[in-house]
Amino acid sequence: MPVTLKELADRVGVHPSTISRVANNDPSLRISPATRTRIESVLRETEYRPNGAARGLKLRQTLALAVVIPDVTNPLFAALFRGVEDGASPRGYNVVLCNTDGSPERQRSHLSSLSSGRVDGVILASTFLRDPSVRWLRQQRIPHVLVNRFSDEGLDPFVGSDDVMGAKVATQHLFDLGHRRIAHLAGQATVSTGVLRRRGYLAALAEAGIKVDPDLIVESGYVEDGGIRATERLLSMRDRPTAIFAVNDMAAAGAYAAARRLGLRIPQDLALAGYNNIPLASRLIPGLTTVDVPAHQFG
Amino acid sequence: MPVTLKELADRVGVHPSTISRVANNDPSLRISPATRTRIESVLRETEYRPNGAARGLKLRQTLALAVVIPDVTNPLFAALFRGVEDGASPRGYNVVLCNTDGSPERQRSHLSSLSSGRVDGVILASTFLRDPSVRWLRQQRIPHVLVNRFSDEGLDPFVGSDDVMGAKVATQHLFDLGHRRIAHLAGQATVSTGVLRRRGYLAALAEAGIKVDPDLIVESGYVEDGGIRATERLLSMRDRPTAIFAVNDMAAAGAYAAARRLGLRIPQDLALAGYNNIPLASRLIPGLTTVDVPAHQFG
DNA sequence: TTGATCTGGACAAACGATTGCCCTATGTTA
DNA sequence: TAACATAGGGCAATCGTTTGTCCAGATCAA
Repeated sequence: MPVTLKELADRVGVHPSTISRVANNDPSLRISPATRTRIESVLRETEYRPNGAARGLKLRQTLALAVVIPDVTNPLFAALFRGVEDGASPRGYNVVLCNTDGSPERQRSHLSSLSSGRVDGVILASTFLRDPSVRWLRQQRIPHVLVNRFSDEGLDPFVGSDDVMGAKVATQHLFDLGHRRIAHLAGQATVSTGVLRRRGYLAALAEAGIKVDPDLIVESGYVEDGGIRATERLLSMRDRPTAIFAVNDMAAAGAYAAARRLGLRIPQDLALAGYNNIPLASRLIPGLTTVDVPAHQFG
Repeated sequence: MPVTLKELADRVGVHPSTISRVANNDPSLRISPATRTRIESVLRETEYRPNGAARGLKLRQTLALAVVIPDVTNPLFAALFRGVEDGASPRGYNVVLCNTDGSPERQRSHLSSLSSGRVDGVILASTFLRDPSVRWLRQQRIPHVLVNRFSDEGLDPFVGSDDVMGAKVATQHLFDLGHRRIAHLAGQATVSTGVLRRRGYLAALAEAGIKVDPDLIVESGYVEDGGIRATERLLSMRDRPTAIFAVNDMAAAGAYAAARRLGLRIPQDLALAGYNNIPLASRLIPGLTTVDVPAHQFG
């Protein structure tokens, strides 16, 4: 049980409010140097910290932020979180981390548990296109910023990369390497990055004058497992692709695993490009590298 | 601005306390079915959530936990965090994540910021041997449990693996593969896993009748970078080792990178063993796999 | 000597939710 | 019909901080 203002006040022989003012360095406080010194020393001695709940109640701010992501286990999001925390900690903020596993359900439940004024703001990276949760955030007037993926374009603060451009460059890179049958491990059509990166992929093909083969676009989602399954399908075709552009590095890693399992060499037999430049990628592939720049924009 | 009890009370025409009792399902409340129904419907309609700060103030519990780790970016700790969150969320707890980067300084500062009753308990995985922070937690009577690493043996609840045994088995494995010059990328002597795994390594050598060569034990710490540097040193020796047991998988990954850079093949030219079985490991090595069992023990 | 001004703090009202205790109408029983 | 019980909620204190306002004594000018 930490010390309270009142206890300190009794100890020093002044009113709690006086202690509070000294602790908060209230400029409107006129106080004798002697008293101030005594209070300060007791403050240090007891390592007084104002009770967070009481402070939050009075000040209506919790000094806490929430980061909502699909999964910390994905290095991209781990890095994103680090960025946020590195920005928040020095400012005295704590960061609550919530994993949704891509489930709107879990996202809902996290947000609702956060909504009781438990955090001052939410950083959301797990959103869908036209996501009710995001509407709800707006409507509750809970400060929020979308990262990486957005929901209803333009309606919320958003930070992320240019997915169309990134995907286009990646695909072009494969083209420049001489590939003509380039497949795409796609993200869900309900997620902005999925739609946008697919668009980039298509744009690159169009620009290169390659006719799109719908069979070469397989939805893998953003996880390794999906990448494996999708790649297995692609590689079992008669006219298999020679290169794959994956919607993200996790899917690319899956592609890598699936290809290896079939005895293919990377990149000789199958070229791979990913997205996000997570550390793992450097061990695998000439993977496209788009580093997200999250972190230090919110303060 | 979320609704408050008082607002609801005005709306329904009863006293705030009555709303509170209905919301909390207070069994001591006797109320007419009609009133109860009205209250419940307003409760649902407004999606009322009791203010966390006020509730925390009165009830002295925040429904929040903190997890303090060196770095989420390390898959081991990311997994550990997931374990905690998966256990905590369903019980209505939020989890605050703090990264220390192995700095006692940052750890101190995180803990102190958490100490103002911001969390109900702390899960600490970044501790040192005889860590002042841990003493402080004890002394402040803040509920805590140490994970993976411990501090003062036996004084705190601890969950982790048998590091000595794990390291011994890993080293023996290398021995069984025919290796006789087995090096060790060691953790700091200030960290329990460092000391214990080194002890396991030594025990395995002793049992195998191999004389210890102090030059083969190099401190790498727990990060890839340290692993790289340490391995470079090992491999530049005249009588270089043929196998390396690394204190964790990150260091092992560093060893892998360093060895590849020198044109060595793994495991033909250099055998590697790591510790923790992070996903990355499966791509690299016959790495020892000790999965931590954190997560679901704290509730 | 009398106001007027300062000094150095004290007071008390919030902030929302929780909870032990109390109060007022109706029945009920003797 | 008086004493009592029960149903249905209301009251108010409390948690620990913050802050606008107020006040008593000392000092100072006139």
